[in-house]
Amino acid sequence: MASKIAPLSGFPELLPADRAVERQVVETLSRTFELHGFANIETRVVEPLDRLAKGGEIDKEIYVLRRLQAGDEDGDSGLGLHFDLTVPFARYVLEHAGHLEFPFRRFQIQPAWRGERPQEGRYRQFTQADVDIVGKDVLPFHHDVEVMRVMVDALDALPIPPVSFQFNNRKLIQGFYRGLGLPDVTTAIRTIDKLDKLPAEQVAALLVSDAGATPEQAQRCLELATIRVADTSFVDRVRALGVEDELLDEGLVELAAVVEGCSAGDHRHVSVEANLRIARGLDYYTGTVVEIFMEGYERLKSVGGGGRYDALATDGRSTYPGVGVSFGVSRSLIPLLADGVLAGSRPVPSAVLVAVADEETRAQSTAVATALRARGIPCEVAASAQKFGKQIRYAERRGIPYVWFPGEAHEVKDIRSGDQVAADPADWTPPIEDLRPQVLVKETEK
RNA sequence: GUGGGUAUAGCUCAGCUGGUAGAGCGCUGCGUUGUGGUCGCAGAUGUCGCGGGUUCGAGUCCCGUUACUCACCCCA
Repeated sequence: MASKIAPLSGFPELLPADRAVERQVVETLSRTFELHGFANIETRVVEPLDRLAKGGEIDKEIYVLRRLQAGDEDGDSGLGLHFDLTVPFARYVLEHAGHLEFPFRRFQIQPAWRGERPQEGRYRQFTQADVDIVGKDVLPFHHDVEVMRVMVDALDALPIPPVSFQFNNRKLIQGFYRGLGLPDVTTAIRTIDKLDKLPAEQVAALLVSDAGATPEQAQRCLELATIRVADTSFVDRVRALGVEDELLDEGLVELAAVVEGCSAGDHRHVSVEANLRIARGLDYYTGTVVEIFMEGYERLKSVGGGGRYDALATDGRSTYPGVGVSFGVSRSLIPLLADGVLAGSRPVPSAVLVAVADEETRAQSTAVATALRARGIPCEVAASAQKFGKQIRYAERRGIPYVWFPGEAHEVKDIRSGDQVAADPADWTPPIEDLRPQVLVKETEK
């Protein structure tokens, strides 16, 4: 069956069993966000290009929308597909500010598009889950802790490998650099961000050449950046570096609060650290910043991130500060599915295949299915009245665990064990784990 | 955007210094004629990515092209 159909690079599609896993992940995330009182919204997929290009994000390889029937003279529509969920959200807040209550808490799980070269964990169309809180003119700091904590809980509930939240704070870095007397704080932050790619000496040299630091100042910057602890002991270690600054103090207090707030309580597989070299390239962050990493998948870089931005949006009269964090659903899930770490237990929702003895009695089989469905048991009726062996095979191929044989005395067979028992369509129920497709997790703990 | 690799059956892949296409898995049927999975036997399937060139002859060599893929860059 030679066909010209070929996969489109960067636009992944999942088979039904994998899609079931993705749907469950999205559902689990949604449930956690809602437990914390976040409302769901969905924004349109396009934004005006000038809005998308705002804030130095033009490098995001925006897909432009064009009408096929538009003449050459008409130019483009001036619309582009959004490359993240933050820009549309900022616009949404401005557009609907009059109808929203602030602080406004929302989550959003939608695809986004970027025209970059695809790679493992990097796609041209990908789904991400964002959770943010936005205030009007003011947004108390405790919301930083709150929103980060929501994502900690949300990822802890997912059937994925352990994840690590690495926090830092822009005020801490900026205050430290300022207190140190660095002339170009912004460049210094960008330079320090390169620490995971370049050796420390080279970063130090760049700090001197690009950010105007003295060799001593560069050394202090590196010392700050190497601090990484799972508790609040970083406060003393930073103080020991001997830099005095008001903003630095503020950053230390905030970071300590975030680390404490997110570590509190029991988590199955989420760990929390203060990592003082996390900067995040984007310059709109003003306080808390976070990057999320997944164990065994460090090659993907961060699977999520976010932070505090004091001016998510402005309408001239008010500014809307926000704090939020996003999780790359496609970025993390697709590699996990490809590696078989996660798998769907079956490609169909049906828990039961109701066999058909012959076409004359199909109505009886349909009645059984109706009775099962009435009690919430997903099932389907056999497509044709083949030999029972064929019908069992049909179920087996689809991973349907039970085959129902209608008759004077109904019987249901668990085709995995071969056990067959008498059953009543009015009250037989499969074990809860067989009711819906499950997410299977490969147990390969090192 | 830059650089490498790959393209053959539904899937994974083999096919030597050119001689007219194969394996495993899967699929269909039968053994077992209304209870599958194991086993045995039988069977079906390809514009060898596309276009051109060299040659008596190209899956194989050359050129081009497209797609996929990996790395760099960057990010969810």
